[in-house]
Parts: sequence; structure tokens; C-alpha cells
Amino acid sequence: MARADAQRNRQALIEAAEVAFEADGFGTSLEGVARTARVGIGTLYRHFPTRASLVQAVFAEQLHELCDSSAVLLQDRRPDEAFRAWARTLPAALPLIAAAVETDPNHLVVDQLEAAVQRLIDRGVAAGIFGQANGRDVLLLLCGLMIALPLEQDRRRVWDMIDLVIDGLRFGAGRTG
Amino acid sequence: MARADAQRNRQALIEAAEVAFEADGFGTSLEGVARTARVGIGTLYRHFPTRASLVQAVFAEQLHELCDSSAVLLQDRRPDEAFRAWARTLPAALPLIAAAVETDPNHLVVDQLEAAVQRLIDRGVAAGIFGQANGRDVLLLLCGLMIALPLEQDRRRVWDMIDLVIDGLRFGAGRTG
DNA sequence: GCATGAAACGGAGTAGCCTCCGTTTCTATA
DNA sequence: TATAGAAACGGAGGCTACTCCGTTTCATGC
Repeated sequence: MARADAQRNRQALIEAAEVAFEADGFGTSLEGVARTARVGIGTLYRHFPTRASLVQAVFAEQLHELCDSSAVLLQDRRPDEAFRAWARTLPAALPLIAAAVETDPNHLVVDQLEAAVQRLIDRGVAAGIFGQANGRDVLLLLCGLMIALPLEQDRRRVWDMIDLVIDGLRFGAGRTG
Repeated sequence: MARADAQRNRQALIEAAEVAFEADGFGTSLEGVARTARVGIGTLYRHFPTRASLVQAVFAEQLHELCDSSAVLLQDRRPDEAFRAWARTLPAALPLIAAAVETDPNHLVVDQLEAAVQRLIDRGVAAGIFGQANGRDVLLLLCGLMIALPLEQDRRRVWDMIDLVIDGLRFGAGRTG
């Protein structure tokens, strides 16, 4: 386990980098990032020896948030509505997912996303409104439809297809096991 | 036409870069290159706005020398022997060729190589020891056999195959036209 | 609570990147 | 040959990258 201050600084660096990348692109000054994070440049380099490693950490962080959000949505919504809300955030996150998969060595990213989907499904099953389904299948289905359609231009259709998937999940609800 | 001093400096930069890349890799200090070329850093950047453009110029230069060498060899050898000598230098130049093709926008590189080969063939034809042949075909044949064989390890076989190509060229020698 | 050393921190220092603009050098023309 | 202005030159300057090591902070065992 890393020391508490190290964890704090690491987190601060990631957050500062997130903002800086957004504003200036991935070529932004690392010294600026360190300054924003209120950390010495040496500390930045200790945590992230290369620019690429920092970029990757930012992607991982954002993806983590995306996955966590499925749990957050479940706190105050019915499972089917949480599923719908979460799936509707995916199109905007698609570039992020692609980048994260690209930089991530061994596709932990996909496992995380699968877990997020599975959580939504499981809650629906527990509530008796969804039938059992495999998280990875549903994830691939969602990503597939988003890649296939040139979204933004046609958000409506994407939403309809998400609803179709939700109806598919409902279908098995009557069954036992 | 560029000014004479500009041409001189450009050449000096390429030569300095050639040496520096050899010694330190493509990440070598550009200020060092400028210093070696006895030129200001500003001049380097005017001629080569990016590092990549300098790298490419070095490749182009080396390839140019390779192609020129076919003419040089023809000065004091019989055409078939010049062909053999030139072809035998190709294996060592293969990485260069690959790199040059990669960085070169529109494959001028290949045209240059073709011309070098064609020159060798034409001289053989003029001397009555080769039959006519297409430079590009022969070039592809040579490159193909060098790519196909893991050379260095088996120089002998490469040389034999070069001789085979030369014999092929001889075959048509009796014909007219 | 305190001592201890392992871990992390910070930032000065060195070196390289690239730009900008005043100065110098060519060369075309008369 | 003299000259004008277009073209090229040079290098200071501002900025960033990355390293290195003396200093500080944390967490563990007593």
C-alpha cells in the first residue's frame, strides 16, 4: 500500500492533468500540471515517468468514473431507468472508451465496463423486472450499436435501440432462475 | 533555384545529421547538429521545420548515394560485374530502403531505384551481354528475394540468387531488339 | 509518545526545443 | 561595377523536459 501523501499527490496530478489536457491538448506543459496540482515537478515524474503514462492514468480515471456512475444512478432510480440513463451516456464516452482500450495493456477496461453493466442487470433481476443476462454480451451489444450508427446526428435512433435492449432484458423477467 | 549559400548549408546540415543520427539515434540534439554544420539553429529550422523532415532528408540523401553508386560501379567494371557488385550492396541497404519508402510521400524512392537498375541493364544490353529487361521487374525481384531470405545468416544463398538473376539477364543477349 | 529509516517530496540545474527579428549576404538589374 | 531589396543567416530568449540529490514526511515497532 502506498503512503497516504503519495496517494493524495497522485490523485491531485491526475485531476490537474485532466483539466489541462481538456484545455490545451495532450501536449500541455507538465510543469503547469505539477503547479496546478501543488506538487513539485520531480513528484510528477516519479508518479508518471512519461507523458504517455499520465495520459493513460487520466483515461483510466475517467473510465472509472463512468463505471462507478452505474452504481450512483442505481441509488435513486428504478433499475431499468438507471440502465437507460447509463446507456445514454455511452455515446459521448465512446472516444474515451476507444482511447482507454488502446492505451490499456490488457483490457482491464473492458472488465470494468462489463462489471458496470452487470451491476445494472443484476439489480433489475433482483427487482424482478429483468431476466438474467450476460454483462459482456449486453456491453458488446451497446458498444456495437453505438459504433455502427453515426450518432449525435441521430440520437433518437440510438435511444430507441437502447430501449429495445431494455425490453429484451425485461422479456425474461417472468422466468425463474 | 535556391541561393548558393542556402544550398551549401542545407547540404552541411544533412551531412552533420547523418553522422549524429548514426551516433546518437534520431533523438539526437538538433542544436548539436547545427553546431557541427557550423550553422545557426535558426538556419536548421528554416531548412527543416521538423525533426522528421530532417530525418527524411537524410534517408533521401543516402538513397541517392546508393542509386548513384550504380553509375560509379559502371565506370570501371563490365556491366554484369557492376550489376553483381551493386546487387550485393542491397541487403545492407534494405532497412534504409524500407525507411525511405515509409517516410517518402509518393514513392519517388522507388523510381530512383528503378532508374539505377535500368542503367545497369541498359549498359549490359549496349555491351551485348544482357537481353532487354524491365528495370522495375528486376528491382522487385531483387528486393523480393532479399526480404524473403533472412540474410546475413545466409549471404551465400543471396549471392547465388543474384547470380541467377544475372544469368537470366544474359539469356536474351543473342536476340535482336 | 518517540525514534528510526524507508519512502516521498521539491526544485534548482542542465540541456534541448522552437520562435522571432535585427543583421548579413546574395544576385539580378541597370 | 554599383545598388537595391529579396533571401537567408544567427543566436538570444522564453519555455519545457527530465534528472539528481539534499530535505521532509510518514508509518512502524518499541
